[in-house]
Amino acid sequence: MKELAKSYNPADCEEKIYQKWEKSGYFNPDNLPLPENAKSYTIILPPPNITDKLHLGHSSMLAIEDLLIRFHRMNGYRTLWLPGTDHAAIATQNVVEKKLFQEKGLTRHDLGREKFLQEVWKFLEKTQNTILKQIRKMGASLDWSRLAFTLDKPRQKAVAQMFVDMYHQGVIYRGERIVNWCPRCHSTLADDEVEHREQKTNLYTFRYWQEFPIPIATTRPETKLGDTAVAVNPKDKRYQKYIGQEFKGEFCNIPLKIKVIAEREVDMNFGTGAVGVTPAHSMTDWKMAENNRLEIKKVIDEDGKIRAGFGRFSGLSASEAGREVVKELKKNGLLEKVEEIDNALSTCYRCQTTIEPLPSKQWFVSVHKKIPRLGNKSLQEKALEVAQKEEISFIPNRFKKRYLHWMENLHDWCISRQIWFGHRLPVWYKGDEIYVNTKPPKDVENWIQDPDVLDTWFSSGMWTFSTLGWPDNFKNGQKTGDLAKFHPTQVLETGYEILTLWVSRMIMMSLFALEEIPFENVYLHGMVLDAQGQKMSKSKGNGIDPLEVINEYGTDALRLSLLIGNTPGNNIKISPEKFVGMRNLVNKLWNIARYMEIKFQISEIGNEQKNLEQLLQNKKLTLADKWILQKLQTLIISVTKQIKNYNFSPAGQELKDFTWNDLADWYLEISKVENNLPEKQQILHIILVNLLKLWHPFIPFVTEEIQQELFPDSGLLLISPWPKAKKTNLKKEISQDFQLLQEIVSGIRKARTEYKLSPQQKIKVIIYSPEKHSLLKEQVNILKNLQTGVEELVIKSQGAKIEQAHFLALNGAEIYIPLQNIINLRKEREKTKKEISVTKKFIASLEKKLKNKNFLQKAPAEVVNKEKEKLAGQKNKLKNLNEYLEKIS
RNA sequence: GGACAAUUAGCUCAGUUGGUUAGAGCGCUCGCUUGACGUGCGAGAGGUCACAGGUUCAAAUCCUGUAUUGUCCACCA
Repeated sequence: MKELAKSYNPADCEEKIYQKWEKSGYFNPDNLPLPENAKSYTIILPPPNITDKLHLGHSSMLAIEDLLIRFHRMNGYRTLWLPGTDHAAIATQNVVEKKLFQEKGLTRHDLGREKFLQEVWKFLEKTQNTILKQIRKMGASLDWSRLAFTLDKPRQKAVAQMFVDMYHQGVIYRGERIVNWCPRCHSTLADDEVEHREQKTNLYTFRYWQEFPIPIATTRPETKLGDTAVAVNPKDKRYQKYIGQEFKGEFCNIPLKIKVIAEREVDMNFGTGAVGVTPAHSMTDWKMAENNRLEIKKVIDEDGKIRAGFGRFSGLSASEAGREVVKELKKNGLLEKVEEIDNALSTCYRCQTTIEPLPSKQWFVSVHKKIPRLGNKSLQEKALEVAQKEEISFIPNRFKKRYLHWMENLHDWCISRQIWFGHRLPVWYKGDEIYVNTKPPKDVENWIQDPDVLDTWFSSGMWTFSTLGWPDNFKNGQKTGDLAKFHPTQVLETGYEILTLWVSRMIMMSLFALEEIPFENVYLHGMVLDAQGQKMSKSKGNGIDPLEVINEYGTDALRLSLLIGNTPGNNIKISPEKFVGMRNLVNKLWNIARYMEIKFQISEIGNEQKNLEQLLQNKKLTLADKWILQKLQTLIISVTKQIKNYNFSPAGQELKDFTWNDLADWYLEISKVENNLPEKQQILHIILVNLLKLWHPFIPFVTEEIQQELFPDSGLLLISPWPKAKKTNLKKEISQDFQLLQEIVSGIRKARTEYKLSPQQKIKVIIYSPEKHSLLKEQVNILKNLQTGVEELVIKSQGAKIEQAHFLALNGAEIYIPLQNIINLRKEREKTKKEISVTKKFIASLEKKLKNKNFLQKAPAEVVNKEKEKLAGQKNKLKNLNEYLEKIS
């Protein structure tokens, strides 16, 4: 006889079990023993940054995705979960730059492009595998044979191809725009990479020069050196007369030419109601300049300094220049007012440096360009369409709204980045000539390649299909190989914070390249927060390291902590106490198996299939036996349904309730006092085999370990078929009868506690039951032995009065214990009956009213209709009530 | 400013189309050194479901408003 260890020790078996899975080859869908026509189920892992270490956010993502993957693998899908990592251009370059500066005091410019990139790759060699190893520790059943990296050879090929295709179809273009420029990163940032921070700032009200008729207000005096216009609201009576006029003068000794223009956007009530227009250094001003064909005068350069040609200001940093301009204004008596206002400062999401809006030549993906291949629709239109038509659905659904809102207001996407690490643009210049191709021009020595690299989201936007062999697996509009097998994928599971950043791009890129959606469902998870609801961060010191949790409590406990109590789209707060609870639950399951083995030797049944129907014919089955088998069937149905609906938390909760409450606390306790051992052995075998499967997607390690220890011949749980509920001819009353039994046992225990009876003291119990519960008589044995101390049990049903019926008389003395279930059921029935009679009366009165000719003729049609609706509603309600009454009777 | 959430026991949260007595875990109190598990077992205390209206026979659940908190988006010189 085998004996499992006294408690479950995750450290002993997790490594071993994972290796066993990996060696089996079943992480790879090609190796799954499936019929040719098996449906595929694919999730592409959102690639973590290579410089990342596993944090709870990853753990949560992995737990959810692995649950889905294991569930579908067991359900007979050709299941692929494809792993990969992201090169995260700017982020990675930043890390290496910082390191370089700290260790050697060098900047990337000191090294030059080539040497710097060598440094980056050296660094990556070291960090690259850390995250992948840690992902394995989570038990993630990823197909490692398909591992991809957003900057490896196949992805470079795909990205270049995509760029070239988009360029030739006019979707990618080069243009000058105001971009969000980070003077420190020396790179542009996409709109959504800019962070806004609330701050107090000075608003200066002044005139350019004494004679200038319109005072203006600004928070950035230094940019006023580049003003070429003043915009006022066309309705503004103060300034109407100046519209169209041009003024010349000197502002801080710099000559300015200012035209007064009308713009409806201008808020008459803010500042002076007039805006100094600086086309080169403000997004909105740039647009005004375009509308009014204004001159564009650049003031600030790429380093955030004032350009040449601005007298003594040239060479100063923007903020220094700002102070100098204010001084100058004060000196000349031009400053009219300084006030403090709330302002949103734009900063770089990576380094928090203040953003400078600058005009520069950049590459863009047009979201508005009509594409003949896509039915002459733009990427924006197509991406909206697939969500509106629900080809792609969002979980939870409210994110659909957010997605649509974002897509409707989408601007062209700036994809060039002035950094060195990343996908280099496949673009070469010779004078004014531009050459765009996947391969360099033949006379490459005469050309200069664009120094920029692509936005990291460009390559990750292609992730669902670049990982499946695009473009090689896509010829003449036909998918082949992996692409045909696994695209579109079924679920994209990711954080809601990158819905816009990533999800929207993936949709557009896939629509462009394949003319199909990248995924059918988008499941969005929230952030993992600490117990106080704070984001976990190193600086706050409130971070929980998942690896430490794994060491202390085991991976299964960590996974459960992240699955139970976690609902789609909402943040989850987590604290160490939760890990303890989940560790205990895992251990409980372990001990249930241990008990079944020690007491019932269920492993000796081996993998012999037990026929449930035959078993149910067996007359030796007790009420408890039937009850637990019935419970198991409903559990299977419910858990399956919940997982299909992405309700992982309730599914886990139900499993827990069954395992701990129904099985351990009731059935196993009863099994100690009932003596139909062969039947019990078979039942427990059925239950354990099914329970291990149901639990497996949640807690793969402990379930697999139990399986391997007790049923080594049954193969891996990893690919065991998911349980199917079987129809049984078990009667509905079973659960009610059993509930009554539970109620009585609880009642007795309660009474013992209340009257402080010692455990040794035996009692006599008399039950007055108004219902016929002949079954109870068969349960006397249970009641006597279930640690209730019952020595004698009398059941009076015939002739028992209602008033007495709900009480237990204890020990001859008049000690009453209400049997709540019976009382409440009765009350509920009476209440419902009353409601039914009220409703019937109401219906009768309505019908009477509606037959009344006076009413029909004189009352307005609306009122009559309303009454008719009411009647229909009441009739419906009556039906519901009747059904309900039947249910509780 | 706009949008979307959230507000239920001391804490963390369930509560799926309005319908049993609003549930669970942790914590707390009391009792069990019961041969699977003390990582356990039993019993218990603790909630006017943020507030104010409304719809309904019936509201934690639907509607309106208010307050507080959070997130995202936009952005003003």
